[in-house]
Amino acid sequence: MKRRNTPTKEAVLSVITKSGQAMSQDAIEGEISIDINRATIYRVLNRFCEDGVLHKVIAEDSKQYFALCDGCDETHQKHQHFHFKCTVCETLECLPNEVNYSIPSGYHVEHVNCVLTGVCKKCS
Amino acid sequence: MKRRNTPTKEAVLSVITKSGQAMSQDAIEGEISIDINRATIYRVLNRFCEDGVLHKVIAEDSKQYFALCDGCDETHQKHQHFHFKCTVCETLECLPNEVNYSIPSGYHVEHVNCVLTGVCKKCS
DNA sequence: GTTTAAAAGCGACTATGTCGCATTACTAGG
DNA sequence: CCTAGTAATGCGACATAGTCGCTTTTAAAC
Ligand SMILES: [Mn+2]
Ligand SMILES: [Mn+2]
Ligand SMILES: [Zn+2]
Ligand SMILES: [Zn+2]
Repeated sequence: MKRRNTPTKEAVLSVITKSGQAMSQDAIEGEISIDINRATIYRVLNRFCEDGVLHKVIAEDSKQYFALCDGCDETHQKHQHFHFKCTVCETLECLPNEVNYSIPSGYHVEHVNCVLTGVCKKCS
Repeated sequence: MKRRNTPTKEAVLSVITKSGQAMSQDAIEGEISIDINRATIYRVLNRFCEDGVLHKVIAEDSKQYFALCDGCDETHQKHQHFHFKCTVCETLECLPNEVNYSIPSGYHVEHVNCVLTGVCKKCS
């Protein structure tokens, strides 16, 4: 199961990196120069998530958005920060603000998905 | 646009109330005694959301879950509490714990969607 | 260069949710 | 109680997101 370097992987990662935001599959396909199959894009994205390169966020539009992991090793950080989805420019970004939650005892949290929706700084 | 009372509305609300949890369309359809069209169930649910009877949560499975609003009038409370989705029993419940977020200035938040995923108290 | 297995392409498929339109059935007014 | 008006339902079609199996291609190890 060793990863290989492919033009597809590089292209996908480059588009996300340049955007500076979280991106959905269709946004990536739209921005990318070469033609990549939809299923392939999803497979590339999911592999990046497995490898701790990207993390996945579910927004209120029920779509998956993929964002760069910023200095988090898989085992420790769980991407417990807020995300912001702007209804005007449609972008989704990672916020620096951490999610601090407390839950009743007996519950075991494995993933956190917190998305705030509204109007972003630029669009205000 | 005045609402009417129909058997469908009552049946849907009754199923959700009895369950004590947030429910998806397919779960509702499965639990309900009478036969109701899928599109109709969604329309009923969305009307309840407009009327402040239910609120909608997007879980990590990208599905919509609908939960009873507990003493919140539409204008004030924004359902800013955490939700918990159990990966074992597949249920999604509203937690009493409030979401306290701080975001960079310039951002205007309209909706909050926070879901914790893991194993619930019962399934632990 | 050969080998081999990971990755890509393609098509089909599932699932969720929405929409338009014809039909049904609440409910208010008489 | 009847009737008219319109909200709500059923049905079918549709859109979109995401996945899967299978074949072909290709990275990279030897
Ligand atoms: Mn993030
Ligand atoms: Mn809730
Ligand atoms: Zn914006
Ligand atoms: Zn459970």
